[in-house]
Amino acid sequence: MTRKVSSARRPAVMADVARLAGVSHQTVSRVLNRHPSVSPATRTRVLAAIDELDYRPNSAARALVTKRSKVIGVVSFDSTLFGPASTLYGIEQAARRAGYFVSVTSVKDLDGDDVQDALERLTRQSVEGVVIIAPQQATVDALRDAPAGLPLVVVEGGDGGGHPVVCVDQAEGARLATRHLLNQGAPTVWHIAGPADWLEAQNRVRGWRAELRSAGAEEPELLRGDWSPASGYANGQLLAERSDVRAVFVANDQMALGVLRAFHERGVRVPTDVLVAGFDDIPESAYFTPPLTTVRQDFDAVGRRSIDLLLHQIASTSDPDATAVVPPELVIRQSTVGTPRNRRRRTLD
Amino acid sequence: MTRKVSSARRPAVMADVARLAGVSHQTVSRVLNRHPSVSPATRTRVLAAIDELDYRPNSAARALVTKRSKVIGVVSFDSTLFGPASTLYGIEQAARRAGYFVSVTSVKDLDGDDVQDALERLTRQSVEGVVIIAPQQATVDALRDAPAGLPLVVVEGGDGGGHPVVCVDQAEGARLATRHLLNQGAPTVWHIAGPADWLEAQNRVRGWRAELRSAGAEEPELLRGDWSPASGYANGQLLAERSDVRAVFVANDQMALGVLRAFHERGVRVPTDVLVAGFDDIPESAYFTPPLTTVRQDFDAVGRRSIDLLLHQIASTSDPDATAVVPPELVIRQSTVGTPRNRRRRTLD
DNA sequence: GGCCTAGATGTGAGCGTTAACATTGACCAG
DNA sequence: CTGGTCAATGTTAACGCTCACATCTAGGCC
Repeated sequence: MTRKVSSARRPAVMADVARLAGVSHQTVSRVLNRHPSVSPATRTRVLAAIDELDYRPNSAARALVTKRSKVIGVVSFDSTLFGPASTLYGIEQAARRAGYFVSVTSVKDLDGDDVQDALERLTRQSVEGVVIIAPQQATVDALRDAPAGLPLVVVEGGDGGGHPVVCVDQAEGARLATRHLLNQGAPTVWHIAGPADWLEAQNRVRGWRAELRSAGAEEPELLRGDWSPASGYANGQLLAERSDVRAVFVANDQMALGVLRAFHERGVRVPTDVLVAGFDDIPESAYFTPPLTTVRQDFDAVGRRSIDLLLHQIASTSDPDATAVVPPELVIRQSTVGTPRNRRRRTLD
Repeated sequence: MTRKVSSARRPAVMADVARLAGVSHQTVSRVLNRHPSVSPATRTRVLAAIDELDYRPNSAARALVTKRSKVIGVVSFDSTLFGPASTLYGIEQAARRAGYFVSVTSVKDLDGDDVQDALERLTRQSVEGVVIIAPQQATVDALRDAPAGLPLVVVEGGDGGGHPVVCVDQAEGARLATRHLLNQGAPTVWHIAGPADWLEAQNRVRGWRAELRSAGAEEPELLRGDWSPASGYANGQLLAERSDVRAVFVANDQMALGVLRAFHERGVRVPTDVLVAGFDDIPESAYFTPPLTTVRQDFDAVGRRSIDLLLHQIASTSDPDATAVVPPELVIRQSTVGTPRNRRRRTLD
């Protein structure tokens, strides 16, 4: 393990190693690529030379000749949000295990041009494939004219626009939450949805509707937010006014936080007066006032499955049009314990 | 703009473009690299051919000959946290503007081996430089035997171990928060610090101490957390027991959330009984109960400055040993408005 | 009109690796 | 003992690009 403090000399190349080990450069290459027919003695000698010279294979040269860059691209958007950030993390872990590097590029706008541009950039970089986090329909649409022949996997992307999709079963998560609220004794469940153009928001609405219907519960007016605590707060203020609200299923934890705050300010007690459930299980949720019941998404699994599908696609040119669905999990906390009692001041009866 | 639907043929190379445009490959290269001495007519013809063939330069071939990969590496850790995620985002934006790609790799463990391994991997990938988010001293130490000659910028890395550093002025942020609490009338300020091995935690403690000293306030016992809401909660419970606590400066917003929750449960009112300030300004902070006064860090600027420093280092081999300090900003919200009144039950007077 | 200059273009040689195809022995069966 | 097989190694030719240099115009000037 003698690591020469790299002198000011140019980095060693394969030929240098070959010379030092007294073999041909091809033999060095064989050692590097674990080719079977290299004698143990030679292998040892080569490895020693590699170590001695602190040799590192040149990835560009290798990529040039093999036409495999060992890089996959990830197109994300505002990766500051918990979901995308976690997914990116999962993807990176899985890619590394498979011996791939990850080149990220974030887009500001999820529709059209930015996405096209990102794909174009990654293609130029010769990525072997791309995972795109496409939570809006517009993003998926932009994929229709993606560079042909580029292996592509879409995360949370509806029908995927003809590409394999990996997603958490949003509708199922919504059903879990809604059912839980109904089971706690709520006559019906209100829903504060995410933006209409978000696929996740759409599917959560679907699941909520389906569960209400199959429980024979009346469907209240749908409320809309934009994922932000602010919008949850605004909608929470509206709900606080209504004495007939006993349970609210909020499309994400951040909005739920706003709702909790609005309720708190208006003196609406959670869970005594109203039950509240969220979606995502961000790290903070367990410490909201009260701790929030929510639906956990296994982003790690999403990342893993994405890479699985992508590598499969890279290996066999066939496009399996596969879809991987990751099941969600309901996490029950204090915000939904107990049956919601009547509100202190009922204005409508 | 005729984009040939890439037939099943192999992708076009420079020679194909040259042939179609009736020029030499070198002229195509000149057009691509904006070399001045190409006649407008030729340039047009070449561009048309490029478009016609849907030609994309092969980055590996280019990298092989120029020895410049146009890729920079980023070593992050648990990039799910708000700070690292935001910094990564800022870095990516800035890198893209400079025409660079970003290859991320997250490490689980911030000390030693994992970091070494990450740097090794990135080096093998021939990145031109690396930005490492190194919030612990151990991470910085691991940098001492980083591959020599690899341009490196350390984010939040103390002295940087001999490398340029970009950081937010943590101590100043802590002073701002502490001073604000004192100005609101608190006799002194308690502090719940982050883990002792985190540089940011250390510097926030320093700033807090310095400000207390210069205000002549007595320094209370230091409390320790681990950044999690849980640890904030635990420390909050301790503080709730003490009637002499009037103001708490918590080292991050997540712990502050736990503190708020503990206070709420014990009937300690914020800000009526105790003032609470956090650090980070995560998106949720404005919607805590009550909205949290906190110190905002401009992660975008951190990302930008990192890339600046890194590119500078790549360009001129000289290591400027520069340090970029990004100023923090105090964001005042309800959790610290008004003078903390006496606690309901004062035991000590 | 010849010569010099500079702009516009072409030619050839690598960059460092892997793939494909030799080549060399050693060993074994007939 | 001779031909064949196979393991271990070497040789040569790409891969697709840029760099350094060569070449060829067309002007400008004495």
